[in-house]
Amino acid sequence: MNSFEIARLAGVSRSTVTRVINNYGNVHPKTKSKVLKVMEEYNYRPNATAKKLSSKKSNVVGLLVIKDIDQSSPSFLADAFFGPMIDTIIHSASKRGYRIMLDIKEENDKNILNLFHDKSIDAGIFLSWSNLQPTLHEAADLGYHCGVIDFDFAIERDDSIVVMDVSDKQSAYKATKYLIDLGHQHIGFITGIKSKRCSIERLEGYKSAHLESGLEVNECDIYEGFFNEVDGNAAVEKWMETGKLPTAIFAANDKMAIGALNALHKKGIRVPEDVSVIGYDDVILSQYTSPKLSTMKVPVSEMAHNLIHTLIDKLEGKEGVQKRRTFIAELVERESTAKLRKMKKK
Amino acid sequence: MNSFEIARLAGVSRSTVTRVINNYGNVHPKTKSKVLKVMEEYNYRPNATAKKLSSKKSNVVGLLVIKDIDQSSPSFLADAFFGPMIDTIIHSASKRGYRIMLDIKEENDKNILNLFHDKSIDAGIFLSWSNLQPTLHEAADLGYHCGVIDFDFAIERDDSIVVMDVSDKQSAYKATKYLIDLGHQHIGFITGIKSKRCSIERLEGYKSAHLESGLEVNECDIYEGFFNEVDGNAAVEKWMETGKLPTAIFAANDKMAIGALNALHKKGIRVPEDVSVIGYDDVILSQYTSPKLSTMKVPVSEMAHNLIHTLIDKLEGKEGVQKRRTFIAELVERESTAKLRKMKKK
DNA sequence: CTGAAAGCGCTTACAG
DNA sequence: CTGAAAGCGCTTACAG
Repeated sequence: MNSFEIARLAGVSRSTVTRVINNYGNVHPKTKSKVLKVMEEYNYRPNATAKKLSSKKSNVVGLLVIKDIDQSSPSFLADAFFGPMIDTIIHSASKRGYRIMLDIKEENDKNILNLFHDKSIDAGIFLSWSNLQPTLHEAADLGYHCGVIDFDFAIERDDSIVVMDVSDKQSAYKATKYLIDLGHQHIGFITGIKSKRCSIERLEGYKSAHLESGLEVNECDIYEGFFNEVDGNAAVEKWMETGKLPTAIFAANDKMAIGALNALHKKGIRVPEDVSVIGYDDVILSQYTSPKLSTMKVPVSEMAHNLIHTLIDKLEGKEGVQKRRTFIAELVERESTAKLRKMKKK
Repeated sequence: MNSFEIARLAGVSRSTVTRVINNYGNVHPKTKSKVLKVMEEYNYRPNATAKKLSSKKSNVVGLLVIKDIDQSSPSFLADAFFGPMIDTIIHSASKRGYRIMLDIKEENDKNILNLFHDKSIDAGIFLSWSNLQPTLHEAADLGYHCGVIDFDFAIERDDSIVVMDVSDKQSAYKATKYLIDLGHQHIGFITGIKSKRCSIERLEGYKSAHLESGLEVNECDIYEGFFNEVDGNAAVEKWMETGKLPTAIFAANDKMAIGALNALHKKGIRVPEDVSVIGYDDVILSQYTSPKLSTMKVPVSEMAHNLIHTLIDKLEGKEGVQKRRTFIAELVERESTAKLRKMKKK
């Protein structure tokens, strides 16, 4: 059953069937209902592939997950960020009549842009923790519509790429300010790898909150970790050894915060009574620690929603689309943070 | 740039270009290299859509995530099972030349099969926690190639559907047997909702291990939970109130095991010194609890790998494909289980 | 509001 | 081993 058959059965031309299928409007109501009836009766479904070929538009957006070769994370999709993002992207895209093609590649794979090259997709959203700058440039230069969620605040491109980013600086500022407002004056910061831009930004946020409140920043309160649990642990141990355990700890990600939580627990230090701990990311895990971890949540769904809509606007040629938007993480108060107690166990 | 142009530039016919593109073999080496050279030179990429239309094959497999309307899980993709499964599916499919189209729908959505209807996909894999029996039947009756990972052991279909399932009974048996072998004689079981087939199966496994070892099954050692943390907690509390805390606890999923872990921790009971705890699922969380949770891991990647390959075999018309395969969960020993101590704190 | 014709970019028999 | 022709199932101008 194809449009030709439908046309024949409805006594019209294929052009008219096309008009009905796509709701073009310039069809006489009677003709339209006649065609619709036949389509209904024969359970006709237009062939998506034929439509793509003739209309030169796939109505498919690629979701290009680029794996970091170093980081052997078991599954990218199970990632706290990417899961909800993909979910949102699919829903929002669907409402606009777009489908999603999912691809996973390693960062050095020569075929990353294949989906673009063979015209399988109209646009692509890149999901990755690695540096996509070169790939994005290449794609944009070829005229492909690209979008990214830039956690690293690293994409320096003109407006040919749609990018949603998070200001790590402002977010870290917000977290630190929150602890200061709780009365804490001695706040430890477990930073991420310093070579990463996001680490630098977060550190700046931590510092600027101190500065603004007239608090001194002490280098020994800053511990450099590698975004994993072990380093959260190590930070606490180091501070305890030197006898300079802060009354509040801000970790640059949840994993390190959880490591700190565990270390404190082992040492018999109560959270949040003795020490407050706040993380960053709002990984699912954070809801299951005891005490439940307070943290900074990146508004991933909102970002994903904006990204896909902007990208579709762009590829559909809509004018005056704002191609870049910056978000700030939200504070999620749970059980691991509390007001500073006056009487503190030494 | 299209195949016609390539043909012209290489001085051959389009048929020959097609032969080269698809590696059909019956092309003279010299002709082939000539064509390849031109394709290379002009950076030619065959249009996937045109290929699909003419070959009547999309080389796309749909990943149909069907959401349970009751269960408002934040993100299905972040699910401990679906994440790694999708990952594996994409990789395995890619090696076979297939792409993945991802769709998320609610279980009562009338458009669940749209991707099939409009010929966007050659086959579909359903991912869901809800009962897919009706949907699968409908799809199979329409001749669509379908595959499922059946955690519920509920799909009763002939071999028109490819299904990979897990024997909950054998897996639960294995977990229980493990505890018995550690010397435990008093093993509590936190079962899941009894209306779910998987719960019944797991309970049977628990019982059969007891039977086989000559141990009695005591109804008061069985607590019915709803697969969430709170119920794991409640189970422990109930057992403590009645003074009948087992020396080992087997929970029908990790969340309940974690709940039990937390409850024991609060009561000052040491794990695994006083009580052993084992879960089921091997959720990522389990690696982060303290002590780290021993659990039963469903071999999701292996299942996904088998599923996609079998499905592709089937749609490519390969003969003698085994369309159903049953897996057993693997024991993951971590820190929450240990040999029964003779001297037990009362 | 409607239709005839051409075209999208490939592949598929068929013939040689 | 190679080519000419027809076709996949739609949509797109164009004409009326």
